[in-house]
Amino acid sequence: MTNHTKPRPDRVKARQLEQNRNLFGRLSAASLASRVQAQRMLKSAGDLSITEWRVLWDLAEAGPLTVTEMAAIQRTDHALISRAIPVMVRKGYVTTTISQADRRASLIELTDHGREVFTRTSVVMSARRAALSRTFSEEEVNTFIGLIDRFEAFVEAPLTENLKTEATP
Amino acid sequence: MTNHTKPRPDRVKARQLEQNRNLFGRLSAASLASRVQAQRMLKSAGDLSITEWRVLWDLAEAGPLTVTEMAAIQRTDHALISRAIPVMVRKGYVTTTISQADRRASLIELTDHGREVFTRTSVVMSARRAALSRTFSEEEVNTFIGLIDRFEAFVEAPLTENLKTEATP
DNA sequence: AAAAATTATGTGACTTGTCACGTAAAAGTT
DNA sequence: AACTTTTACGTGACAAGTCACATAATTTTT
Repeated sequence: MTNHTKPRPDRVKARQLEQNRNLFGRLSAASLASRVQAQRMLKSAGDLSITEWRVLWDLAEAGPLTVTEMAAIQRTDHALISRAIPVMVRKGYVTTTISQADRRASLIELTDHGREVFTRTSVVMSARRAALSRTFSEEEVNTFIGLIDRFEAFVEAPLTENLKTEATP
Repeated sequence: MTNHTKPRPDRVKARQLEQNRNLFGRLSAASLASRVQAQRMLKSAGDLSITEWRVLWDLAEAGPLTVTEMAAIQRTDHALISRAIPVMVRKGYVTTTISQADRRASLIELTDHGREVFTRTSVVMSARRAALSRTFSEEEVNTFIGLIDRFEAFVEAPLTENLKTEATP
């Protein structure tokens, strides 16, 4: 069983080189590393979770908002936001009221305290975005976004559509 | 409080358009959608988790391997793999032995049954990769990987390095 | 040779996410 | 108007991930 055509280090290295070109794995790892960066930065500015930061940011930019609206803006699931809201209400960052326009909907709004927390935290988070802007040109961002759009279209297509040419060998 | 400069739908739409160009959010959403696609495909082929599939694939391609080697190949944390191994041993997919070369290390190896499960599952997973290859040219993949490399370098840089120009207004 | 530092792996606690479901409200259809 | 379908959100269960830590083994330093 220890009798292989390549010694271990070469097999492992070869496998790694191969996986370096696996877009699925690469995107996953990059995204998770990005999450860790965000968490560290949020930690350095206070104690907000990523979801809490996103809620504050959306409300500051476009509030008041419903859970569904924020989920759409953030491209996340409403369940995550629903879970964060009571915590943020207790911390005094936001208030929630029943929307008069649609009584199923909760309307979430920044408090003065929430606005302060947003302002303080946005120092480090906008610095993050500014630093990224110095890394990629406008054109490179456009290219990147375009590629991501197409990747997303691929992974979100119905299952059979992705395999359809398998039926045509 | 309902008195705003833009009506709600316009504010929400504007906020969404803005976030469409946020690389952090876009990568996260694309990666998570990719994960859902993988999970669905694995479900359609059997009942492997993503980590289990990755372990089988690595072992089939380059096994036997240690936990750390697989974590490096997959760009994931050893903890995830450590957790999956006992489950996979119980399911009969892999065996684990203490490495003679380093008695701290566990050497993980495919069983015949594991090889079968790999083979059956790889039908749908390689179809997935083939379908993605029809979506992006070789050159586009190179561009994509290059952009991801640079993004990863950015998010993995030490915190102060990313904010350094903040001290130079 | 002994001590100190580093490394491999397993484990627990926690975060971020998905999915399924339930309830109530709204929208659509008959 | 009554019925049916869809939608908003809250909640529970679970998956994939990170981090901290512990233990044992190995490597490096003294």
